[in-house]
Amino acid sequence: MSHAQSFTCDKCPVRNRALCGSLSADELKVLAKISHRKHFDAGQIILTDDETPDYFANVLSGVVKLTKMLPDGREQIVGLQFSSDFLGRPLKSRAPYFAEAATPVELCCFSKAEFEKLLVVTPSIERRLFENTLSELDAARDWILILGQKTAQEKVASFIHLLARRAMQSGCEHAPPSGPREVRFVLPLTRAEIGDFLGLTIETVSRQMTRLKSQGFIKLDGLRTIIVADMDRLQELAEG
Amino acid sequence: MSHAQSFTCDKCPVRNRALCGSLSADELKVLAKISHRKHFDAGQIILTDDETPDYFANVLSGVVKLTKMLPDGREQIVGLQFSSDFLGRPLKSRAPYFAEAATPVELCCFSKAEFEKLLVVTPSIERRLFENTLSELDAARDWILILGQKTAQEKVASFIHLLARRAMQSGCEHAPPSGPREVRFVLPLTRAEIGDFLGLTIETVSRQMTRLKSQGFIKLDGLRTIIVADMDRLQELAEG
DNA sequence: CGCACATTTGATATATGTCAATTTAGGTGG
DNA sequence: CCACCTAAATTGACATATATCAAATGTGCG
Repeated sequence: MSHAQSFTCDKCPVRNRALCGSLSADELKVLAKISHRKHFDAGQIILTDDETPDYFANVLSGVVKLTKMLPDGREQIVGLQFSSDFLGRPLKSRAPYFAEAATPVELCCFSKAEFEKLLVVTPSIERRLFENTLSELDAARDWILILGQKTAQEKVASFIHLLARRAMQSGCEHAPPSGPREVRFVLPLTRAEIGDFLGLTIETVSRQMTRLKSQGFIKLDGLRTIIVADMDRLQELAEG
Repeated sequence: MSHAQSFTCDKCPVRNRALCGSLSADELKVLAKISHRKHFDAGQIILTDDETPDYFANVLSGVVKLTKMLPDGREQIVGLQFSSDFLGRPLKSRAPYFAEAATPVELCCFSKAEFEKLLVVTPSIERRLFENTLSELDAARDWILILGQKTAQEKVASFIHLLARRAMQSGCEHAPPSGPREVRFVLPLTRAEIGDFLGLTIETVSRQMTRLKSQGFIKLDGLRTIIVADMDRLQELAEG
């Protein structure tokens, strides 16, 4: 059984990009032994801000949104975790936010206690987690700039650009480094969630999408699939 | 001379709160040997986003603002570093923002190369830096909530509450844990900078300050000194 | 095929931004 | 020590981007 698990790691879809990537074969075996998969449907709460989770996890597939709420119900998304991202907080017991599945989500979970044992003997994991955290901090600061200074159109353009960039990386690893090609991806969030992410209302998000479409920055295929014609042009728009 | 430096650490104003606090006497001696002080006047740039700094630092006194700019000049403060906070990024070469002295600033600097040597043999420092970074990430996410969802009045109230809380901690360590007492502190930022922090204009910040004053949430002594009568009441206002 | 829900579109309201004029504060030199 | 001078802050009148409220349309699922 433990062999089967280990085998699973070998063909894990996020093996290279996730923090397991910095583990030796032996360490991986330990981790595989304490790991198990968990599924969440879209909309399910993965963890709340008032309970201490007993596991950490890697996102295998799907998108997890981290949210905060004000007493009167206003909600803000403060982070998005995609496949290969790490979920949970080492060194701290509980997180000051909710984690909710924005799409169907598949997690690779390992018990907190066991993982912390592994941390002690494997500094490279802690190092990797530290690097992750620094990147998240950078991303958070980019969003602070977006929320504080950008117009609605720039916000929506920034958001689409972000997802398109992500889609490019994880989609076409073996694609030829060709010139400006179309980038096509499926929005993991509803308009309402995009609004919660950008500090805008549903209606404003919708209007800005329409505007981006009519200005030729994007095309839509159904409600959720977006095609970006020219990433550079979109980026220029997004950055004022 | 190195003895003098070591002696300086003993009476360092931020000794307990800064990351040096987790060092042994021996380790401290090493750090003291490679550290030196540096002064910046208000408004001086401490480091830019296009140069790799050759030192890390602790803030001894004053306030450092971390800022980002859009091509057309719009500016956003993405972080504030107060006394005892760490300045610089381990593991990454350059920061994606500017650091600027918001007030006169006194730094305790240590060369990057030497510090990284120390890191290798002293895991507790890296651990401490990691914890710092997690706290900064939490703070950044709180700001994302503020910027995305709060009204101008709530934003200004949140900002004042933040600074008042900070003033309480660092000011009255030996104060009796009395009931609701006035909190008095000096604003380290101009109205323009507060605007850059909150994603508001100078005028809106000013109007909201006036409003908070007339509603009895705060009193002003001169332009920069603020007295908060009731922290709890202010917090309620700040949190919607 | 039809239903429920998400999204778009429209009309209007409002919070915050913009532009302009005073007022105030606090440092400097007489 | 006082009066001036400059920069910061306040205040006012008006403009506008985005929110709000309401209806109509579209989409994808059962």
